[in-house]
Amino acid sequence: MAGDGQPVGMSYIYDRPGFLLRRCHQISVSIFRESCEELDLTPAQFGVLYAVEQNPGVEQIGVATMLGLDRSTTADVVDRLISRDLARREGHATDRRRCSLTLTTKGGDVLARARAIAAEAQERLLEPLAPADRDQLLALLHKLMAGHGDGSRVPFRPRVAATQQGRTRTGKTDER
Amino acid sequence: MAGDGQPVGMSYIYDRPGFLLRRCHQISVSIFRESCEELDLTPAQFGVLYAVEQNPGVEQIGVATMLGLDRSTTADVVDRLISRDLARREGHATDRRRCSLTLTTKGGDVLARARAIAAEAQERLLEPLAPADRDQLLALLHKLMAGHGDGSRVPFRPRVAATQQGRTRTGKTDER
DNA sequence: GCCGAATTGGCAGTATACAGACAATCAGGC
DNA sequence: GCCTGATTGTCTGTATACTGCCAATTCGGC
Repeated sequence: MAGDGQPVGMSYIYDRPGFLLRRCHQISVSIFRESCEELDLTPAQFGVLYAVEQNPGVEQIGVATMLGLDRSTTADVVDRLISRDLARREGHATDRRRCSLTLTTKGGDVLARARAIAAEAQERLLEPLAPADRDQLLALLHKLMAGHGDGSRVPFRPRVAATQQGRTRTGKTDER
Repeated sequence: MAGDGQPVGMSYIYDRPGFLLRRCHQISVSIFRESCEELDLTPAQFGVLYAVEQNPGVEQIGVATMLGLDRSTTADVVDRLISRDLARREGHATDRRRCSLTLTTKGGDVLARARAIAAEAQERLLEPLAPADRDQLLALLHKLMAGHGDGSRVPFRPRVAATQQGRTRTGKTDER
């Protein structure tokens, strides 16, 4: 659509990838929050809960790099989780700069319930697309993301989880 | 990455469309702001400047629906543009609830310069994708967006510009 | 042991982005 | 004219999300 060559018009904006990404992200967040209303969980909080569950004792910087978030943002989200008794922040055993994060029992319960809701929200989000289109979209977004590995203060560095991010006694520096 | 079928791990998150959209949007904003550093323009400010230029005298609610923004967000962005003398807010001729927005000369100049920068930023964003992939991605995002027409307080309602939403306007397709 | 660099977490400031509530205003029905 | 409902803009509060800056701490080189 909007494949015209007209010099002006809002279609100039509507066809910009940045606009489309903003709008689709906006829709995605909106659907997630609506679906998760009973749990009062945001997408970011869900992501942090998940990352901490998969990597108990992880530090904030680890969560940040796993999710591609800034340290400040991560600290904010963690603060909110702690104030709601969903997570815990404890001093690290050997490095007093760090804090080890773990889920509380309540946090684990909320996360478990959130998974089903997240799956439903995902289905609602992708509902306008045929199965083949969905795969295609995810593949393209993946490709775009992978093509921009770095650039921010906390560059995104995917982890396969369960391996913690090194340091802590193992002597492994992880995929640095 | 993460093409496995393992039951757990961060790949669960990395393959979620919501996560991918967030990350790609984050990259898009980051690239735009970096490119636009000299003008100190954000993507939202660029969008509002553009919408006002295309629809001189438009009200805030019109800008909001054209860009799919909340009224509060729009007011914030407009405030910043006004404080930098890029836009003007004037009382509406016949409806005292409304404010007519127009660009200042400086605002028009900044927008003109921003267009070239935005084009460059867009090229950088899409650089990891082949031309065919780019078209495909835009088409899929468009489709996804179109499939979720409503739902928010200020539902997104695309305009082809120059049509304003009623009153006080003729079909003037100006400038450039 | 000491010093400088790097790391981690925190804080302030700024910018989207939304929901909820509110006042002013306008439009339609009577 | 008057009342009701809708519209517009604003304000408050909350939640991402980032940049800069800072203190505490750790680590490497000497």
